[in-house]
Amino acid sequence: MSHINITPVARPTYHHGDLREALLQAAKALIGEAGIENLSLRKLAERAGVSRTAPYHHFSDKNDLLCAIAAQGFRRRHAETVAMFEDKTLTVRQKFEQYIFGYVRFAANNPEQYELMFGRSIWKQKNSTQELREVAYPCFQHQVEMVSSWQKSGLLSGDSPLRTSQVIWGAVHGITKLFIDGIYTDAAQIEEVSQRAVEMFVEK
Amino acid sequence: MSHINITPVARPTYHHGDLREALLQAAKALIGEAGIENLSLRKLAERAGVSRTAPYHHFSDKNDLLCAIAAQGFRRRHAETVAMFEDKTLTVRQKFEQYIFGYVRFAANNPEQYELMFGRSIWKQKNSTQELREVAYPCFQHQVEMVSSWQKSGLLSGDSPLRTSQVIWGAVHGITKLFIDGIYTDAAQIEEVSQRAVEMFVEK
DNA sequence: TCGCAATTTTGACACTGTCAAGATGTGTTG
DNA sequence: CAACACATCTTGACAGTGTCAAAATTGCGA
Repeated sequence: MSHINITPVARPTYHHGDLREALLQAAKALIGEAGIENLSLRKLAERAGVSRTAPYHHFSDKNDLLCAIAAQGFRRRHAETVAMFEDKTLTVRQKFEQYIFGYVRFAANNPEQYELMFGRSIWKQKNSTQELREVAYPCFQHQVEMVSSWQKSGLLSGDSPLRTSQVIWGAVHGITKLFIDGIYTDAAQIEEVSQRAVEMFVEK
Repeated sequence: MSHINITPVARPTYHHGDLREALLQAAKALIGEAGIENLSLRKLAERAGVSRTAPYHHFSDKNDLLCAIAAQGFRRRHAETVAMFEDKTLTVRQKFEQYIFGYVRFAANNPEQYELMFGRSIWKQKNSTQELREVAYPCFQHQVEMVSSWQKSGLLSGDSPLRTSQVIWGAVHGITKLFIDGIYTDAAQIEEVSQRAVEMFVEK
């Protein structure tokens, strides 16, 4: 008997049950449809079938909501990466390729969430929640560790894992953003550019 | 009897003279102080000492204003790059280094204008003005030409100038954005990362 | 059953972009 | 010089936004 309506979801009880999670899901759907800049808390509340200010009892403000979405993204991406890196059936070089392609693909499939995770909307204004920082930092750290291991195995050059990692991360981040932000207009090229990036970084 | 106020600049005549240019300057100042997302046309109008809707006689809407600022950035950057590339006192490798360092420095010195030029705010929503596209395209094109010449001279590997250029541009764009968007928090490292990028791309 | 705390709602405020209509200058033509 | 056309600027208005304060509603434990 519950949730039969279409646009605003019908809510049988006064208390929602798990409004927080419902808001997160609805928010992800809305930014997927119209982008972050077109997400309004009021439309979001309406979509969840709840009044304008209800979300404020689950998120201190709009920024808090956006940080929670970003945090979900970091958890998902981090799990993906760790699983790939520990896969014993892959060669060292395959892992590096998988890292590059997986990174770009993750961003291309979730462009709005990616913008929240690594974009100016949250970090530039120093608006990051503590929860977000705690889940993001291991993700950053893991990238340096992977690069360090690739250097030890001779796949990558140099001896400074941090600097090298910053360049490689910068490259995948930049390629990704130029595509998802609409500067590179032909999205079909993204795989070819990723391939070229692998070639240019790997030691011959 | 007319507009003797302080904060808004006093304007002796009813007609401003060159309100369009004054608005562009004031807008650049405002986004430099508080960021693009905190620029409002009303504050801008007040700063220029003019009523809320006056800007609409010089820009069709807010997006049009932002595109004009971005266009100025492209003209400035393009002139810089061309001058550097034609400088006969520089070696090939020095030119490549100057390109990387110049790019990153330009962005670091004008982060908000850079965001307008290459960020999602304008391009993602397909909001670019025709003027903007006309001034941006040669800028993109010139980067490919430079990479092509560096490949011919043996400084860079590979035979596809477009793909190689996309990777290199991606790298500088990504490094730049990770810094100016506040993910890399230690801005002092930006030169070291740029240096490492040069090393990793140049053929030994 | 009562009361308290969590949850949700209604009302309000300041701020935003932008449209329509009117006011005010400036330059041009008779 | 007068009158008109036009560019420019202003005032008024509207819908939409984030968020606070105060009131209402509900569920749970004593």
